[in-house]
Amino acid sequence: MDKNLKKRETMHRLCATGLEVFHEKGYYNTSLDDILKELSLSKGAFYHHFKSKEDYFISIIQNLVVQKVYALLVEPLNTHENPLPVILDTLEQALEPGKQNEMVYGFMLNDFLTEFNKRNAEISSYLKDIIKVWEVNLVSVLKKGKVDGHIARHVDCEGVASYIIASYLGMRTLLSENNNRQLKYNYIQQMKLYFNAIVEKRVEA
Amino acid sequence: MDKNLKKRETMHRLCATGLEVFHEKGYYNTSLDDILKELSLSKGAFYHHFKSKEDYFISIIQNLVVQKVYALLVEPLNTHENPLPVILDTLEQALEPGKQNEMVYGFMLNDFLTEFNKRNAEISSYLKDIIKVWEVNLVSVLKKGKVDGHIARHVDCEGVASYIIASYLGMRTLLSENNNRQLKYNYIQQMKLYFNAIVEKRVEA
DNA sequence: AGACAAACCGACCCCCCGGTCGGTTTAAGT
DNA sequence: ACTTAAACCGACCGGGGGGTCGGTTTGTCT
Repeated sequence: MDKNLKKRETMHRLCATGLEVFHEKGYYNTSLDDILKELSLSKGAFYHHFKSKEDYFISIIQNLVVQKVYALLVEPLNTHENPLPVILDTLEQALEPGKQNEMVYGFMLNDFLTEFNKRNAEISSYLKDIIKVWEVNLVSVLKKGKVDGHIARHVDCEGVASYIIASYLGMRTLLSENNNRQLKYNYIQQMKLYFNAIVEKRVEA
Repeated sequence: MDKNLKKRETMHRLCATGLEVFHEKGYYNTSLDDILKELSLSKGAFYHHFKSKEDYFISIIQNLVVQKVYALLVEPLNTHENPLPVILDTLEQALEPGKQNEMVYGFMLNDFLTEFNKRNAEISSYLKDIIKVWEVNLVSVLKKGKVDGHIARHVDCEGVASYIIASYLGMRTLLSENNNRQLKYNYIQQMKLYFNAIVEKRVEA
């Protein structure tokens, strides 16, 4: 097989499995051997591709986590419809438990954020960046919604965006404790109530 | 000094400092020596009082964390007023950064929940119990609010309660990344908007 | 075919950390 | 004063995990 391809494939396998295991058991609670055993790879192979466990995890964040957050939570926002239902959809999608064995990558942000907070500043900052991107995109789509007459003019878009993020992260904590469809349904319902409080009312008057 | 008193004092010092350090650095990332050094105590002293690190942490939860959550988030709910502003107050209090060196115990639930989730079932269950107590009390006070005509009849109290908890936990993640008064203020404002959507409107009509 | 380097192997190092244990200090009871 | 046990000490053990390194295999280029 092509050497270059081989390298990329191995690195990709390492990252994909690493993300799964880190998310499952936590970064500090996962040893490299845990991951290596699962892939039948050796320490030597690992350190040939990555210079440290930390470097490895940063790769995972930048290659996989960023990508998944974009796909699940950012790109779907780019429509020209009323943003509120669209946001609701992305949240619902991102809280959906994985179909069969597929992982739910949107789920993991909260876990990693809390695990690295105050313990590894560098990794924390990469994670914060992801949240920031999400936030910025939420704000921009909310502001457009205001211009388009879907959202009331008095609404503080930054406030709404961080509130959405907070409720999502927190719901993720609750759901991972107790993966409960009822809980998720309730969350979406309450989110709808909240959104009702910020829509532009003049249309229906 | 009285032997019995000495024992209680040492155990209390261990628990108090342990809570601080565990919260600061995380349970798995804190060694017993970290705590012992801070108190100038020995391994022997520690294992005279606790049978393991896990047992120790459970003591901390049951003595200190439970107590603080009660004091901050549960007991203040027992008034006869409109529950919504009262809940808002407790949330605001619980998000308040510590005055001087005093710790903010309400802050730590989210961190511990995520750290132990799927990694230590026993400790997880103790933490979940605390959340459950909070939830039950929220539901009960919301239902009373319905009876007293402060909350609209169509409202799903369980849904509201878990939504409040989720948003609180998530906001805690965001705040610990970036302790920002503006963020906290925004959260309270959005919470008010949300509460407006569930109040009983007939009074003002 | 031979050379060369990338990919990989796995034994090993070393430190950290939870837990142990025999010994010492301290205080209460008689 | 003597005994007894609780409180405490700190050296030590053993396993785990991040990281190293000399060596082996595998693919590529000439």
